[in-house]
Amino acid sequence: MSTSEPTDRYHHGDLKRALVEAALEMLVEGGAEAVGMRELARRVGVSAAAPYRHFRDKQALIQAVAAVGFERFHEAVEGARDGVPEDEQFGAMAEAYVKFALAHPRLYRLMFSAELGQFGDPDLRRAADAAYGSLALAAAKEDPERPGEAAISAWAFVHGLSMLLLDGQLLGVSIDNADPLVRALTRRAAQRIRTTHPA
Amino acid sequence: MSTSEPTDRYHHGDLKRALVEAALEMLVEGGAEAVGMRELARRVGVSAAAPYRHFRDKQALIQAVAAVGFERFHEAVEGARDGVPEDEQFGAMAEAYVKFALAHPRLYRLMFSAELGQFGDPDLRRAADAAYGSLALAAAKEDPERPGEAAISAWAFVHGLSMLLLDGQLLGVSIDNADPLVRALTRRAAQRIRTTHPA
DNA sequence: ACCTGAACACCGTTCAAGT
DNA sequence: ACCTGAACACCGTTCAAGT
Repeated sequence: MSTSEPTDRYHHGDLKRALVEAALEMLVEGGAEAVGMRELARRVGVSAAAPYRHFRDKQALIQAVAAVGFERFHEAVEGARDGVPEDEQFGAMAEAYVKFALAHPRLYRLMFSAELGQFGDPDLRRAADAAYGSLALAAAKEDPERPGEAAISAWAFVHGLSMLLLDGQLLGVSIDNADPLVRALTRRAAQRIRTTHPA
Repeated sequence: MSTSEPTDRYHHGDLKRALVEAALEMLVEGGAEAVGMRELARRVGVSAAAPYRHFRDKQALIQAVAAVGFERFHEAVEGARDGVPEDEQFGAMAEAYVKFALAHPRLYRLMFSAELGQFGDPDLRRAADAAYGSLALAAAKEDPERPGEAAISAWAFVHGLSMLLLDGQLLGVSIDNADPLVRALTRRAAQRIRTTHPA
């Protein structure tokens, strides 16, 4: 019962947001390949040229989608720390990292695809750095002697594991039954750092 | 001075090979985005429809390109073992793995991109498995108690590290100056496995 | 058996013109 | 200020027809 007309007409400032939302839907449904500017405009009920008032080109639109991906990603990894004893936080965050990738395969892929063009967009860069920061900090805590190396190794491990699982490269392990393996490997990775460099 | 006309005319059986070669060139020059069926046909000097006699569709062509990528990859990783004492082989192969990715960024990306469609093509699957097999075996040797876990962890680590470097995600580290870091991290990963589970 | 020409149904992007 | 209509230069793919 509000005064604003609902669905149609994006002549206010919502077209930009609506485009990103629709792009996220298209991504989830058909992968990055399926996200097209014309089809996007069609979905939102606008002319093919309209999106270009809000995004310079397709890459800019994709970057915006990736940025919201990193925000959600950040929340997921950060949230995994709540109520967890400090010495188990790294393992919990690593597990949450991989589980996010498994839960949002196409979005995760997009976040690390070449289409983003070296993360030139500052918003995207910020969102990505924030997401990584959480895990890097936890990893650095585990290995105070070589904080940089520990963070990179940990990040490489969870990212690589995520990708291999998404690609279906691990024989007998699919997205649906990966949880036990993910749990075991992330905990073991945490333990490994600690054992190598005990406090 | 041979009897066969050189450049033109692929009416024998070479069109298929010529297409894959040209696609590899286009990939190196402009990335996966730049590989198009029409442009490909143009380069090889053939009609736009001709490639479809040899590849069902674009995905099949891309899969063929990825397969030769995995073959070269396999050789590089396997070759890194030559003349290296057995207890240093894993580290050497891990380093070679990452260095291959850094030396052939677009090819490596393609090999792990979603365009390949779950590695349905048997040739591609074989080529990929052979490449992974080398490293997995070396990793399993390092940790005989949990060969599967060790192999997956090692592979995840090198793959993740490669991707992060290609994406330029590591602050201050670019493809050109990554060598020392790559060497340090791969050697440390090898050491970590050994220390955690000494023979 | 292998390739061409022409066509179909799309793209991303631009730009004058509308409101 | 924001959007439309129409156009430009492309795509991937198919299919009858040529040799």
